[in-house]
Amino acid sequence: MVKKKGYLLAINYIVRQGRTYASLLIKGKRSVKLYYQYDPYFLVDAPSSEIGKLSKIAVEKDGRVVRPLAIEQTERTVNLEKKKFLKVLCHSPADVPVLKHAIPYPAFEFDIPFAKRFIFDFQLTPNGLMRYERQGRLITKILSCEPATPNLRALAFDIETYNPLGTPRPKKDPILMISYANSKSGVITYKKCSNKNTEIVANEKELIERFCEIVREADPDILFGYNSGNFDLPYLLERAKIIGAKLDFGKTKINLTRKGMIGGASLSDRIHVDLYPIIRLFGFIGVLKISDFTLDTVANEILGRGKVSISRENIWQSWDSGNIEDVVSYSLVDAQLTMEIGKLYLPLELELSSITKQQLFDTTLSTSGQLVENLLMFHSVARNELIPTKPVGETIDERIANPIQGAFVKLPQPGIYENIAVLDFRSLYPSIIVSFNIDPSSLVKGKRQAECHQSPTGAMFLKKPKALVPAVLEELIDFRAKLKKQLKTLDKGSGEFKILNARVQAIKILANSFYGYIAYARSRWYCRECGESVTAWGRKYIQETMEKAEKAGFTVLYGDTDSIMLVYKKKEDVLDFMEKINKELPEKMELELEGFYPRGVFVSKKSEEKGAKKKYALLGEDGKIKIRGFELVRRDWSPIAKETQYKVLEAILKKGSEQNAIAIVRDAIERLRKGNVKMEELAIVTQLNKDPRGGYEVISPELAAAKKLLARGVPLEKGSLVSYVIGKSGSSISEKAVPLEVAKDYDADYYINNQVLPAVMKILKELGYDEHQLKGFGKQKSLDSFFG
DNA sequence: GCGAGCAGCGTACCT
DNA sequence: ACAGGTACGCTGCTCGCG
Repeated sequence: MVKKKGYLLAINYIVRQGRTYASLLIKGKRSVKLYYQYDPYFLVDAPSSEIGKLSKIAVEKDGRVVRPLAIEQTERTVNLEKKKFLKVLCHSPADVPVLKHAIPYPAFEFDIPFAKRFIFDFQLTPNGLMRYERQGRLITKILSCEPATPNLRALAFDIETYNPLGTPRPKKDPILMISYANSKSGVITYKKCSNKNTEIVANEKELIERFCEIVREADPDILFGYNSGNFDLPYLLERAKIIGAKLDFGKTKINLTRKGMIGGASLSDRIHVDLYPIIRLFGFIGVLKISDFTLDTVANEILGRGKVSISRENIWQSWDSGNIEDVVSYSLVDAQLTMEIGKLYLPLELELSSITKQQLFDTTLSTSGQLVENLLMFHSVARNELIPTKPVGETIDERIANPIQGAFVKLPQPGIYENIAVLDFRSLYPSIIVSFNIDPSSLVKGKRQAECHQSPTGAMFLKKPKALVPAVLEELIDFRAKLKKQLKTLDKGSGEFKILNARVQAIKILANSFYGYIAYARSRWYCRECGESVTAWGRKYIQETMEKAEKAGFTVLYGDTDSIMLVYKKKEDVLDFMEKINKELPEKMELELEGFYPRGVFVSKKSEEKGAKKKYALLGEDGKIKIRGFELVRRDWSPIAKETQYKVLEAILKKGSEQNAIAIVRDAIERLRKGNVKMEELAIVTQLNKDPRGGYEVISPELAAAKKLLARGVPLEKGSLVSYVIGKSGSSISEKAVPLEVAKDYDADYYINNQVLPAVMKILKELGYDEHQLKGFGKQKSLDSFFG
């Protein structure tokens, strides 16, 4: 028996002689795979008198007989009360669903994958430092596993493939080169090439095998890729199989599996970290604002530098022509950028992983809902509370069909204003959940009012004991506050700061996802009354604060969910007001100053006199303009319209010059009329959220353009982005929509009347060119003659 | 048969 | 496949008119 320690990098399982073993990838001086015997199980709500009968259950499944390994008594807390269950221990994880169906009692905790169950039951922290006792390859005792920051080696890679049809077909199109990057980077290929850092091998088979050799030599803990779970790794696997290459990344044979909704691929003795999913998640929750998620765009946005620009479609032509120098440098830069993005995002992924108690690989493929779910499951086990079952079928449909009322948005009065203060509630929903102990288990009926918080909907939440959701959330918020304090002591720009900052960001993402998870139709902890109460309290606080601001003499311009914009005379008044409000708020809640803005503009809706919500521009004290909702922040408007709108906003907010603004519009119209606007400036980018080969009810312009691309053999599917220009030929806009790649001309009238003018008129209106005056210039048609 | 008006689809945004 | 609230363009239908 030897006492050991090492970082717990990954958990899987194997079944040997009818018993299940957790397989743990542990990094000490070197990485080892060790095993721990642990039986999978699930719970049933049956009396203990049934143990004998249930033990004898035997069901045939795929030619073998499945029996319980053993049945034990156990106890869990359900809605604050202790309840007895039977624990059905199984020979293998695969037996769990079989026995669950065979036992005629309500079953629980049968939908938790073995590796997760193992982490929960032993309260392990993935990537943490584990102390254990071992005997050969068997772990005999797990002593502890606490959060830690392992120093992990990484290697990034990227493959380029032959692609005469645009999208490569793994059955036919070979891999042409593989690039890699860590401290040292290079490209392997099998055609002559003069670039340095290029290694020439004989053929595709040697290419794959040489790459594996490089991976084994570098011996990374982590293999970084970009969309590698969906593309590079499955492609490598398939090509290796077809041409008979040995795909061997390490000590054990490669083990590629696809998992989950998000395509992924896992390795058996290294951690594959595909960076694409986290980037998409950041896009989805609005942390990253980019037009598309190609490595190019992402690198440009977050690293501030792009890569050699060649078009992917032409890789095969370069290959055929024998001039592969450009493709080789492109490929190398891809691997290097992937490495850079990996360095930037690994601390965040590691933090998400150790906080939500999911192994790193699972974390990279998790949606924010899964992160919260896993975190709650872990703490549910810690509190010995029964983990609720995932909903299915009609339960989900019913929840979706009955949405919960959301936030309050104030209708703004259109106009140009000076001296605007923006205040917002810090983490409004999380602070409400914590302040009022909002949780399915603390929701009670008929309790005495003194023991409860009563929400504006009438729902009652016990003040004590502190329930799972608020307890976990509070811990998260407090931990984040602690890290933020540490952050202030560090030098911005230092490596330490960047890592800590990423950790702070990770926790924020998590904390902000809790409300969404409670109100999520597929949530284990879904609770309609809880969700309704959170938003109702939110509406109450924002509306009351607005009323108090009005009473204090401010003009409240606008507010959305947790923010309030008001016009002030003295900054001091704003600070006094905030202080007064904060004294009245519950302890966990706080109204913060977001900033002061010298000038701002709110516009009216397109077809009504009323103000438009979620659309405004504020000029900051630093001269920066904060723009929300306008066409210019939308990717489905043409650059010419967006640029013109920006310049008009700038002219008005910064210079206060309407003459200047008019001149800008006039100039844009003139350029459009003369026909010397580049196609790129006219491109409208739209994402297809359904399959373009069916599934749509009406033929929209983007769909028409997509169909034209499909006809040319360009592969498009659900999720693809289509860039198109409105051309001259055709009657409807859809008929006129031509893919950017083939667009030759454009409809100047369309761009003037349907793009540039609508975008700028709503702003010019606020300069006194109001509806009535505009009518003096005639209808839409002659508007451009006024400008022209 | 035709244009106006409108509902519904679809997308992208805000917090 | 975390929530709901919102604006708005375009298609394709209905309806009244001639």
